[in-house]
Amino acid sequence: MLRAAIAEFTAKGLAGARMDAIARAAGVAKGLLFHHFGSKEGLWSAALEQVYRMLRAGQDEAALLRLGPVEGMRRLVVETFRLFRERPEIVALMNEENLHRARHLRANPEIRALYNPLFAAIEALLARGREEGIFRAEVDPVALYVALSGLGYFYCSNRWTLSAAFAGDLFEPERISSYEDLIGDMVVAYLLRRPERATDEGRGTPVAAESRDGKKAAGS
Amino acid sequence: MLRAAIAEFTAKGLAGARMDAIARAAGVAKGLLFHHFGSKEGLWSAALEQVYRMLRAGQDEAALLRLGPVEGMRRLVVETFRLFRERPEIVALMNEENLHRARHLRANPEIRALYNPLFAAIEALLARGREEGIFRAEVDPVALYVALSGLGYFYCSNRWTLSAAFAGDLFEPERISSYEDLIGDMVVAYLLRRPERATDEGRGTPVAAESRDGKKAAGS
DNA sequence: CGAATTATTGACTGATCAGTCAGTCAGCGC
DNA sequence: GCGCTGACTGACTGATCAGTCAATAATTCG
Repeated sequence: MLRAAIAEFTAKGLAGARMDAIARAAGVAKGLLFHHFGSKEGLWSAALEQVYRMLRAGQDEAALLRLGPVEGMRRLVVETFRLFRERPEIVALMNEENLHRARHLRANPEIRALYNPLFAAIEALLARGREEGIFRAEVDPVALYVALSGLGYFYCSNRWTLSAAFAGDLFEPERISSYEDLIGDMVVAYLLRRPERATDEGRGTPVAAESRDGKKAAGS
Repeated sequence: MLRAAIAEFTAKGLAGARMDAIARAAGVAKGLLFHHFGSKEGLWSAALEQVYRMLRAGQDEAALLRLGPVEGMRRLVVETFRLFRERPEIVALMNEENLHRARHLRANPEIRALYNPLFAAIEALLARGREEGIFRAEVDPVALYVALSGLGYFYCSNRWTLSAAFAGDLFEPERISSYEDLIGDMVVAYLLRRPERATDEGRGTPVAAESRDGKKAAGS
């Protein structure tokens, strides 16, 4: 029943989904859906919660901690990407929920707590990398998680428009694996402390180089 | 008329939007919408095309080329982020179009060509960085663009669920500006050639370090 | 001007769909 | 067996909504 709802919501969105279709797919009478979930929105909230649990269940923070900071972070990046790829319902329902400004999610206080162990693991990895002197100081774990998720999320959520705009299928295996390397490298490269900061100052480009407003001169 | 449609589609999605509401907001009779656009889907396609043009109009590739490779790429990252922030209709319509597997976008061959000048600029920046010996070799411009877009896109498209899950508003000015720095740094750090590749091999973590399958031992 | 074409309207329709309801059925304690 | 509770059904309804159409106003052009 919930499974059928998630499938229908994934394919059609909240407004596009039909209660009759969900009932038919689940092999029950439509009245039963209302009996259990009260309304279409009630069913949506239940489906959404299920999907969030699925997301968090797919992120194994204990495994991360068994790796070093560099490989642990890289693993988090590619595993998050894999999760979005293999569970399109996560991406689809999150997108739709954002259309509704997270109205249903905000009504569910349990979901926030789901993230605590993940952030504990991220902070631990960051702290370890810093102690070892290889990571830059002052990384905001929330912003880092948003960035790292976005790298995988966008690739999956915009699979179709990107494939249409750039020709070719983004989900060809080789393309996926080289993107996996790219985003892993990108996050790691950001985290690693670098000897000194490169920038464009006094560069050889023929055209005038108004070097942006001094920001970002010094790195960590 | 198109403006009213874009606003309604942004707020409600394709299935959730009401033709009556669009007509009312535009100050015309509903019949006129059908006269001009044929159907709801026709109106959607027109709105989508408009939004894509808006996206590309917001990316000033000429300005990029006037900067050096490092500052040019950083600028592209933060400008793309800014675009998604200030034009929520771009994010909303793209999301919805992906729900429909880009059916309407694929029917419009003009849109693909819109991207050519942007990719030319990206390739030029990458080539210049490579010539100067500061960028890594072999960067796929499409994958790089996907990654760099994703960093900004996710922050905006998932604004509400992220804010609900992590508490606090992601759109506070200071948060935005520090995220801007983060993603700019991240892309630049990825592109810059680094002296030698850091990894976790033979590290000091007490727990067993099965160092993943040899991949990513050497960098560029 | 006048004819043809195009823009625009408001009232209408047929289909669809969330939600209801009266009632059946299965299990369970007694 | 009996009374009760909760799962479950199928037929129904009222509202909503995409799309239609006949008629009118505006515009173009000979």
